[in-house]
Amino acid sequence: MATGTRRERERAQREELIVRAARELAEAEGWEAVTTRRLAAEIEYSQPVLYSHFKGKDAIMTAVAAEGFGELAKEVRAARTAATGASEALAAVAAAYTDFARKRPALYDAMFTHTVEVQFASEDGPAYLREGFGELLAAVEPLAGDDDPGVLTETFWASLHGLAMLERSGRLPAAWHDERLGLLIGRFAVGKG
Amino acid sequence: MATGTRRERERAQREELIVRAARELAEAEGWEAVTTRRLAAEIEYSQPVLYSHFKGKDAIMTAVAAEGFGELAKEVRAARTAATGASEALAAVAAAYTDFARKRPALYDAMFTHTVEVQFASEDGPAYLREGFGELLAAVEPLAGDDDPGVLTETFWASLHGLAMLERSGRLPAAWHDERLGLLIGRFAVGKG
DNA sequence: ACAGATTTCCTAGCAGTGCTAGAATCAGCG
DNA sequence: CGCTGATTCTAGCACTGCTAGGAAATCTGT
Repeated sequence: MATGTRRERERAQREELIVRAARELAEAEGWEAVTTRRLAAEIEYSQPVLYSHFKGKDAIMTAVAAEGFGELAKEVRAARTAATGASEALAAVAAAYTDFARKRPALYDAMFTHTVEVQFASEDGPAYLREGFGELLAAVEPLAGDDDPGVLTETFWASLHGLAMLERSGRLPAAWHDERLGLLIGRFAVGKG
Repeated sequence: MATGTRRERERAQREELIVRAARELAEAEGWEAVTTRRLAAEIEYSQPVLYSHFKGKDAIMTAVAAEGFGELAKEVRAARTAATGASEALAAVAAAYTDFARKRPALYDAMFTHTVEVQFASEDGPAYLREGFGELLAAVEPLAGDDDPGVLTETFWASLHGLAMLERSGRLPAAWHDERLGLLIGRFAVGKG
């Protein structure tokens, strides 16, 4: 790293500072506290500086979301590789995923609730998105049997996402989280493998 | 109906007008178009009139969400009672649920994405929420086997919700919707019943 | 080291938001 | 009709994301 002129390096450094400040502010006080004025004050620059790096506030949130996807993929991967059997790996992955959503609500919000512009799914999504999906796929595939592993992974992912969202909003009491996860794993790890 | 004085009846009528206007505007142009000024212009009153009926914009969205929960429950019920077997009922319910979310995105947003204040889950939620959950429960229970029907229903609901959200945001291509639903039903309707 | 060109940065402001105080208007009643 | 009280509107506040234009700092060539 450290390519380009000194100014270019300083710019890149400040861009990271913006993303880090936005993330920390969101995690500390929620995204509603992340205003451009507040964020500018936090990095000790004026508002227009933000716009010299990002097209708008959404772009900053997207950058935070990208960080989040990378970390989520890493945690899911760690959980998967640490587990032994196929079912155990699926359970570990599911627990890691929902834990991530629960412990980093602001980050998860940036990834799924707020930023809509990120298009991925099929083949042409950003790398960090394919990475996360690939981790889930690696855990689901051994248990897919005759079913399409990709579509099954999408379905499993949707279940995890739904659980995370409903529990986070308080619509499902968090107390029964483990039971729900257990039932879900039971349904997705039946028979095969 | 038609209780109280004439003025009270007119007030109630105007309150319904507000909710209807907010909903129609949201469904036509999205919730970002529903501003208090725009909504006031739509009902041909000034902004403070809105606040004489509702505590704030969130309260109006909550009222719209309440309507949505009622209609969702009705559609799920219709799908469930029209189906014959237990697995078929579950599939019909799942299709009805995701269809609702797809065809009424603004309404579904009001119900789940925006309004956070609605607490329900366990026992003390509003009636219209328990109604919808009850419909899902009625479809899931026959297939629960030894598992807790309530918790299993919550899990199934979360899966449907996750599918609806990810497909709506374009993160999962809508083209494979039916396949995902099929896989989900297959996992939740195994063996038992 | 200094003048000029260039890039970087900030001040000030715009149009819009949700929401509200106080003035104006309207309804009901003696 | 005139008064009282409820109802409604005008005007404004504090805030948002975002941006034009001038000020300030930096780099360049002599």
